[in-house]
Amino acid sequence: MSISDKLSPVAVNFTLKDHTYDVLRKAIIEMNIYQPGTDLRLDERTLAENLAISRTPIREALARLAQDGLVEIIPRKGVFVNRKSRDEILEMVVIWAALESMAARLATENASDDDLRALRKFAMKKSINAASAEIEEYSDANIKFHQYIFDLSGCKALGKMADGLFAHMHAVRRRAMGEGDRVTKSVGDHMEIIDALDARDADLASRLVREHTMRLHDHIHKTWTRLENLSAAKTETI
Amino acid sequence: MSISDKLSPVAVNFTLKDHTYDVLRKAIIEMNIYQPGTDLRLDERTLAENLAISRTPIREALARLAQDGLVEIIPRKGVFVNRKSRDEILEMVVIWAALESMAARLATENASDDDLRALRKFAMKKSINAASAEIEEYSDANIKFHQYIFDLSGCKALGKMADGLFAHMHAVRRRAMGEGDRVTKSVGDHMEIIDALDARDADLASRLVREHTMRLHDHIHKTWTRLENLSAAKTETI
DNA sequence: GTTCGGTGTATGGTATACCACATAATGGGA
DNA sequence: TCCCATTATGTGGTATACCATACACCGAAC
Repeated sequence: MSISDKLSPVAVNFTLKDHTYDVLRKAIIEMNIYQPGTDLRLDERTLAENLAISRTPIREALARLAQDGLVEIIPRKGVFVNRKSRDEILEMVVIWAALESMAARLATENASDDDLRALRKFAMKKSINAASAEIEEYSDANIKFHQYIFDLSGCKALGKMADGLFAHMHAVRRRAMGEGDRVTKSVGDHMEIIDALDARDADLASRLVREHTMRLHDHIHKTWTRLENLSAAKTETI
Repeated sequence: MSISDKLSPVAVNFTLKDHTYDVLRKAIIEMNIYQPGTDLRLDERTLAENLAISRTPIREALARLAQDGLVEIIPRKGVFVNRKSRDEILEMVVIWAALESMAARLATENASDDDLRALRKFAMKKSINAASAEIEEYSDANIKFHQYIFDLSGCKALGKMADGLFAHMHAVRRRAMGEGDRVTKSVGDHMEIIDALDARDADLASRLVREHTMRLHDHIHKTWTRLENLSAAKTETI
């Protein structure tokens, strides 16, 4: 075996703008943008300095983030992380419900018995975390459960689209998870969903998934009023 | 009235990159990219020359189009209009079905009686075009009908997301419309959907819309095999 | 003290020069 | 004649300089 065989084509097609996009996206998703006082401003020149690159790739990355709706670029004003209003969050949850219920419907046709067994096993395991009240860990597992359903649908684009929403929903789900007895209810819902998938009942699985997500919708609708005020401070554009 | 009152803030915040984005997007949507022999290549420098601007705003516009999935940027190779494969189109139709069926469900709650009367009136009027076999005109009206449902849902984000798909679906819907007796079937479907909305039957409306769109899905699945070959010529990335 | 205008500074927008890589064209040697 | 190395050219990627606007600050006039 020659040395060249060991040189896998990793990092071929690597570009700074793509890397910058990934870095910024991850940073935005992981930062708690709903915390009051958080600096939502992104300065091109500061970023360029911190990342030790020029502004050009940063600007292209920002343009893509703006397309995702993660940031808002206001000419000659600045680039700001897009803090979603409660209503915008609610609409995203609706879309999520639409996509995932379709995914569940498709999964009743496309998932193998083995797939469903693996899903059930995963759900059982994660319910342990729920019992021990490790919210953080359970929250991650919970998100993974939903992604699982998208995977089983066999429709990659569905999962991809949900991923886009996920960027916005990440902080939301975490926050909502800790409120009330949503965790225990959630576990029950998931089991019912798996049962419906097992039974290959497309209508039922679809309905259960939709209702499950719409309960998150209703929860946010009822309990989150503070967000509205926070986002009201967003700079107005003409 | 002073002169200043006449100076509306139009074109404030106008940027070349946004304009370029709009222009390119429109051009891509309207060109028949599935026609064999069509040049799918976009050259930054040529575009810059034609639009009489520098490459910078063009590059940012292209970055956004790539995010939309409309073009593919291959480093040091070129920028290419993203000709979707049949399977990719099928997945988009699935997503469309998911979104619109949710829109119909919401519309049963949020649309007023007046809204539905207007929708019915619109559908009746457009069926005339269908009868006179003005395919082009009917196709546009057909698309408008579906957008109407999104509007009535009251969930703006749903419509916006569908708009994104619309960019890819435009050529597809047009082509499919002319095949078989899909036009007359389509008119019947639409009337049934309106009836369900009138009856405020969320489950029925949702189901009818989904089945209607999934019929397009099945139609494409059965009859479109040629596309697969066309897109096979797409340049491979590592 | 208040107001209005000028000026400085920071920001994103744009133009342009150059770079690295991919590919095609070329030409010389086997 | 064919093959392979070399060179030329074209592409997107990147860095940088400069521009236009928004905004804050400050000082002079009232």
